[in-house]
Amino acid sequence: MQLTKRQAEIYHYLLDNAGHFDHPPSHDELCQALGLSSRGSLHKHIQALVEAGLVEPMDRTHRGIRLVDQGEPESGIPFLGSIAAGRPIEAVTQPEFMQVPDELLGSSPCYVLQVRGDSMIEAGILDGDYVVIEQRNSARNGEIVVALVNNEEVTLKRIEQQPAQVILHPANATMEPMSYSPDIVQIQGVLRGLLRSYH
Amino acid sequence: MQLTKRQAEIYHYLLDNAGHFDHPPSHDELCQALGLSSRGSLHKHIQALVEAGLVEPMDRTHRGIRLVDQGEPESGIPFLGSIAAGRPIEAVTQPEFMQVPDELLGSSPCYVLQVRGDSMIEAGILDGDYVVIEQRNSARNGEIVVALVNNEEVTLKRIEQQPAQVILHPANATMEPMSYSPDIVQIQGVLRGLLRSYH
DNA sequence: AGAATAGAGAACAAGCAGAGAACAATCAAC
DNA sequence: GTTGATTGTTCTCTGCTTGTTCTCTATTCT
Repeated sequence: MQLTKRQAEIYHYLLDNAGHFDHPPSHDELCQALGLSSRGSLHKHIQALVEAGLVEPMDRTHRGIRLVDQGEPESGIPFLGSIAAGRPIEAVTQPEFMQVPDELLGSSPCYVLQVRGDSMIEAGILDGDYVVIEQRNSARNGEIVVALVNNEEVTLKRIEQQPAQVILHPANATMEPMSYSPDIVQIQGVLRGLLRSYH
Repeated sequence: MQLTKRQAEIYHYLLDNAGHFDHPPSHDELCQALGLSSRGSLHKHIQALVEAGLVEPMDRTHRGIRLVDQGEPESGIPFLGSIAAGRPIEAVTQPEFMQVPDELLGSSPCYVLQVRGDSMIEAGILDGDYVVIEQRNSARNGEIVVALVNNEEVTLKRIEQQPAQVILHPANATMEPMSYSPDIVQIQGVLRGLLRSYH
């Protein structure tokens, strides 16, 4: 639906003064603010905005004119926190969103973690790098995965799955591969991409 | 369909001032802006532009003169080609655009190159990685730069600038730093970010 | 001369914007 | 509860804007 000039004008006024009113303004208050002297006229405009999905329709209980949460389409994928070998994921309180090239995304949902530590340094994954993880609970041997071990510690390693054991290989000559029983290793995702900032 | 001189003139005016109007201008407003005093005259021209497919026709609901969507504006930064130590940049014929997180961008314009070769492997830059380069012609010592040497070969190296010479350090134990006279080394950009795909 | 282009201006219909009246539901105070 | 004010809604009426169509005139080019 297209807005008329006046409708757009009123909508922008509402946007600009959203925080200006402590309570959602009534038709009368808005009329006064906009220089109108007829509620009926304003009502037509507001109705148009409601139909355009820009203003919340009123029911019996909730009065006053309030904008709909425009919830700008969060583009990008969530940055969830940091991962350090041998510790749980340290989640950020407020998930931020990062713009990531399509080339790094998989078909399943993805998220971003920041790597802490040097356990994968020989694979070109450095301390502070951001890794794009595709949410999956299985992996092929040789893939780099986010693995949950013993339901408590999370780590980023190259995986080797054998019938009787799962081996997690670091990429760091100073560290040893770790071997576990398959039932205590849970794959949480597979490495799909990497981002690094040199700032 | 061929535009007449005046029609093209009006079309270009619309293009130039597309962002200038907050709302699609009416015939009257355009007349005023163009120095016409008759809506009817302008209407003929607009009608011609509509038939040429350059301006959206109006229906009952949508008023004002608006241009047809001329394709979404390219977002992201350009991917220009690949860089291999000791060779000119191999440019892609058609620059593609990559969506890159803001965190990796600098203040100056940026572009993306794909790295060929292992000369920076110990800095965690692998064959096939994409690097985000900020366009600059100077750098601080220790930064990783795109350097043009002898006006013919381009390379990605860590730079060390001394009064009498410029040394380009690879990050690969099997390769040697190269030393040049400052006047034959031209900095084309500085490494700001890195992207890697594991697909 | 004839055609194409450009503009001015009149006239008309549809849509837009506002005023104001009237009505019902809600809320606040007595 | 009753009353009165506030608020959302619907309706009609009026003036203005806007898109559209017409006719008429001037200029340019072939």
